[in-house]
Amino acid sequence: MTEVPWLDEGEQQAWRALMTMQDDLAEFLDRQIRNRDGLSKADYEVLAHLSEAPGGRLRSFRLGELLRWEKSRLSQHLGRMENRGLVIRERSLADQRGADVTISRRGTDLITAAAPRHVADVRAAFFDHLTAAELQTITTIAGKVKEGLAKLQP
Amino acid sequence: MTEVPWLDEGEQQAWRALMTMQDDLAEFLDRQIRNRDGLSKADYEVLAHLSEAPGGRLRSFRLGELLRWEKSRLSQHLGRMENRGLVIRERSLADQRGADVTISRRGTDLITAAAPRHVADVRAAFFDHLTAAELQTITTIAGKVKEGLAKLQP
DNA sequence: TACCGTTGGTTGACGTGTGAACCAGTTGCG
DNA sequence: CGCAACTGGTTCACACGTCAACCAACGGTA
Repeated sequence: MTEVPWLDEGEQQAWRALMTMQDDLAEFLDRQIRNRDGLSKADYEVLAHLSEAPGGRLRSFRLGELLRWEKSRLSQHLGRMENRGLVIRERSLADQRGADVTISRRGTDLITAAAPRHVADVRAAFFDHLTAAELQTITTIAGKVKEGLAKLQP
Repeated sequence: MTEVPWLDEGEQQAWRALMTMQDDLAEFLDRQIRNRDGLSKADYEVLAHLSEAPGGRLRSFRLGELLRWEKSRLSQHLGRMENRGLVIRERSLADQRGADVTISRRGTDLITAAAPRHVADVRAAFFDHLTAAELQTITTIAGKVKEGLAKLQP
């Protein structure tokens, strides 16, 4: 470990800082949603996508694309959310293989209450600390990294 | 959802970019370690800390501090790692409550092989795309966000 | 010295994520 | 038309994370 070519001082510092920022941020936001709104981050994202879709309804595989989730994960999670009355699943009429997922009244109420509070948290935890230039830099970096990763995994 | 005060265009773009960069990066690095070295990210981090400690040995609670893990998580994970022969646990002589965790020969071999490849991945996926100024900005932002979070949760 | 609060760790129950196997419906092609 | 390949989903087994309850050892104070 100690004898391998490692990152230099500045790189190591930046990497650690980024990783812990990421952890802390995710943990804070998850906990807020969970404790205040009774939703996991996963629940929140499912409901957010559904509530933005026309009629609060999406084909299951389309939802999976938007969330970038494995299909088994989506299936398991929707099953749990259905049991809790947050969404309704029914076989699609257009394609008998598929399923339509619809947000329930209860799901709508929950996401409606949770969303503005979540946005406020994101502001308080992140954007309030950033200058416009820093914001721009973040976007630039993220774009480059994402592009690079796409090339690394063909 | 659509009628609540939301983030502005630039903020939304930055936030999405940061979140997906984070997801992609984590997923790429995890998958590399898992497929190539047969270790989860959690395994890797435990072994990395142990291998850097004198004698490859740490008190369990100290390891927990370094990893910032809940104690139950640490206990469960060390149990699994012990079953796989990666670490050895024994009651501490100094304090009969505590446990000493020692990296095994097998654990040492694995982390020794995995570490340089992981560093190379981090470079390829992240640092190779960044200027010195961007690196500096990252560190600055992460510091400010971390500080802000500390104030938000007293 | 005896007791009580604290500390270090383990356990059990449960929610969550992944990969592989599987299944039914659909599509393409001879 | 008939059948193989593909698609959309589910299920199973397992790894992982969190919380709450628990337990034994330690440490300070009456």
